[in-house]
Amino acid sequence: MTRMSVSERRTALVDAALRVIARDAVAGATTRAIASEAGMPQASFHYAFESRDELMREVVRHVLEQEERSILPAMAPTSAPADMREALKSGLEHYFAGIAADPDHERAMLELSQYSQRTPGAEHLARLQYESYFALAVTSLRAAAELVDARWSRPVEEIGCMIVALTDGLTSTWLATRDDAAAHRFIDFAADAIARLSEPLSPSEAEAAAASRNRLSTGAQA
Amino acid sequence: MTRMSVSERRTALVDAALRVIARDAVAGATTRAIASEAGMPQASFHYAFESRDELMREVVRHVLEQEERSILPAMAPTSAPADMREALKSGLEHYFAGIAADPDHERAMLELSQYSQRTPGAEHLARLQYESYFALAVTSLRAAAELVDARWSRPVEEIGCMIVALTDGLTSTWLATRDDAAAHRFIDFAADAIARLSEPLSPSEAEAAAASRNRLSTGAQA
DNA sequence: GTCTATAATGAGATAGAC
DNA sequence: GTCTATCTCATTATAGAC
Repeated sequence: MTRMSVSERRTALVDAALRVIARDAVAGATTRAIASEAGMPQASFHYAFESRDELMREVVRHVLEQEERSILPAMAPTSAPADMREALKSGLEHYFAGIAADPDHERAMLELSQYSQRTPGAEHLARLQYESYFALAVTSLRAAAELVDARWSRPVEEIGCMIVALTDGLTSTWLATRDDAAAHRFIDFAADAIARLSEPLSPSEAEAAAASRNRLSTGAQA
Repeated sequence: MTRMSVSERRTALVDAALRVIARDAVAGATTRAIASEAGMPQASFHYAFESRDELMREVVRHVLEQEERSILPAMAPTSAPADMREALKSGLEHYFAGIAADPDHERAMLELSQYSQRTPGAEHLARLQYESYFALAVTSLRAAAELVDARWSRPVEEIGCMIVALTDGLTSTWLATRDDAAAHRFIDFAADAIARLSEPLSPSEAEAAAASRNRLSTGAQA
């Protein structure tokens, strides 16, 4: 491997580490295994990273960015949903399709989360991971309310916490059982239960909201 | 440590392993650390167990038994609940109190579950763990229905899956955030949502159910 | 039967040739 | 700058004294 900047090397090693963790768990992600996966000698590892711990922190940070970039658009509705229940259901189905498409990757995320929680000096990363999920959930909930002309009957932050817990339960249960039918039933159930925490806007309110949105987007364009 | 049967040694090591895993994670549960925690020299470890892997399998098995014995009675209502919503809420609060009382223990359980899922030859233990949770949930749901004179409007097995996913999400979210208020809100929400999947028996049905119960218990005594 | 002492392995990290 | 060869340390497991 001639000519490779340190930062290129770092991202190559982070990517390789993710693949190794997905395949062999965190315990199997030795510097040797990671370097070999990245196609470089083990010694090059320490040329790019101070220590294995520094790499792991970088892996978690990388994963956070990646998730924020990939999950947010995934939550966007493919077609205009009829009501809140449908909007939530399609969002959750989309999320589930993502984890079902690459279960090993998702298990790696769960393991990294546990790793952060148990590694002294990395606890803040675990918090960050949850805060990122939470922010994502809140954004999605606000978007859904706007999309189907509804309001949340409780603080949207509270409902965001619940979305996080629901998706977390869905994920870890499915990873353990691989029971697709149960997952879809749970999504139905969750969408229904969360939708009950919203109420449709009255026609006049909906009109006002639409007008306000127009004003805002016009203003943004000007 | 003079005079200690092999089976005593095994249970002592399994107990010690659980403490070490709760404190230092699965990765920190070396044979040395476990033996030291059990107050015996490291060599005694291999006098009781073939290998570290054999111990870990035994730990998971032990945990399954322990959970079944401790969670089932914990789900029993402390006082007669007014309706299904209250019954579920008190059951879930009881469950949550259990994990909040010993978070490290619960984290150890989660880690063991992941360990089983990723260790070749131990996948069946991961399945067992979930099946045990599931069976527990179904039993609790049946008991709750009897207690408050209600019927489940969907197969109780389907609802059992959902209880497992809900408690799982509750657990891992709380372990990551330690947000008690959010946990209680989630319990409220979950109890409400699940209770909607039940309907009260009519007075005549309730009477018939009570009579049937009496017949059964009399029959059991005879 | 029990424990001290040690072998064997594999880990993270580094020195030094190129 | 890069990689080969090596160091040091901690691990599992065992041999052998008591």
